[in-house]
Amino acid sequence: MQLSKIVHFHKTIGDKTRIRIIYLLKSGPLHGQAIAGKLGLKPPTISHHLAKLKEIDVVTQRRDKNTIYFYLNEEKLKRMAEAITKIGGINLDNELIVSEEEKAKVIQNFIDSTGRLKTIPAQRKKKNILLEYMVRGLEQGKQYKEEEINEHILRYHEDYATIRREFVMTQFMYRQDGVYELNPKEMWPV
Amino acid sequence: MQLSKIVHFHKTIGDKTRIRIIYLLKSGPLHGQAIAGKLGLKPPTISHHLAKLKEIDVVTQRRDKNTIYFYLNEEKLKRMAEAITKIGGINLDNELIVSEEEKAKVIQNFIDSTGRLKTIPAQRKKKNILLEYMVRGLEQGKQYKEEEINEHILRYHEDYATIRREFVMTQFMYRQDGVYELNPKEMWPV
DNA sequence: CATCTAATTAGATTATAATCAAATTAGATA
DNA sequence: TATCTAATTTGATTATAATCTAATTAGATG
Repeated sequence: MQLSKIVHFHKTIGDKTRIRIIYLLKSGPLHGQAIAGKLGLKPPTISHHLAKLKEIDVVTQRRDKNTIYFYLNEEKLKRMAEAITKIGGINLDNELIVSEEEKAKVIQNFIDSTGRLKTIPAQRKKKNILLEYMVRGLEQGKQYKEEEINEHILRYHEDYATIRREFVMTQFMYRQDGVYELNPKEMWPV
Repeated sequence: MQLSKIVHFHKTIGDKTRIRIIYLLKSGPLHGQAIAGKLGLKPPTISHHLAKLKEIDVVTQRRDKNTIYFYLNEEKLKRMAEAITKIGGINLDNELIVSEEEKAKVIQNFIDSTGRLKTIPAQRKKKNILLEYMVRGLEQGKQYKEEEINEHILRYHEDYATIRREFVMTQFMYRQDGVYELNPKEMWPV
């Protein structure tokens, strides 16, 4: 299940009129004008909302003569509603999971021949890849003074203050009482 | 469970950033700047989203020194996510369910001493109450010609065409091949 | 009490979307 | 083919909300 699909589902359900339509269709199919009449809205408005509900497959339709009946797909509704409670184990994130090839390409683009950082990329994903690159020289479990971290960063870039702050913000490192330490890799964003 | 609460829940969940926050908090509490760092957004933006998630009780907080840790309330998330699949039997609707006292008051306001309709109210709820009032004289199970329906309506109001159409749109009545018949009361909007 | 840090609020900008009237389309029927 | 009905699309209007910078607040600490 992708993130965007779950977002789209809840965005669609998060509307008063559409929930009222779902409620009406729970007790059986209805045609458009019947829904419009029951809800006190105009047919174009109902068409608009039914189109949204069809996008997420929660409503289907069947034509009979000139009249189209709209059906609620309760199984789909249930499955999608429960998806948000089940994310976690699987690769939801899309954006934060990065392949090794992609990492290599970004590093090649932003690191010069002497191993130093040319510029700090603005894009979060790329920035994280380069933060990981810079953190590689540090040891798991070892405690560092702030000055040691600064010195380490200076091998890659002159703006050690910004980068040190990023190390902590992104949870590559942990800081307590001025002492710095690497976080376990599970906590890293890439 | 009220309609507005279900709408509010899904409106809140239906946002990419907020779902990513939920995903992050699934593996344990985090403080604001950590979330901001991991998602590549600024602290005010995270504050904004956390406030929304707190409104629906899906996130709670605990302060430790200067740092506030945000926790995911998984039980609440699950209960609210499943609410949409359980509406139907209970009184979700709020607006379409009307007490007898309320009906009586509306009828008193819109029906004159001779039993005729003074004006057709614009408000859907009131209109439905008066449609029900006018439909009372018709028999369940009996089939009516269009002219008979017109005659019946003329006892209450001269605009029989509009009202006849409303009877069908609101599902007080059913029409097939020019023959009209009352729908079962369960299908009526009031 | 002065200062630091993390979080929040205020205000502005920009994007998204709910609703309706008017026009159009799709299919049925005479 | 002409016409009717239900549904949809278009275009406009209005409301809501995501994000940021700058300013402020709340609590901790020296």
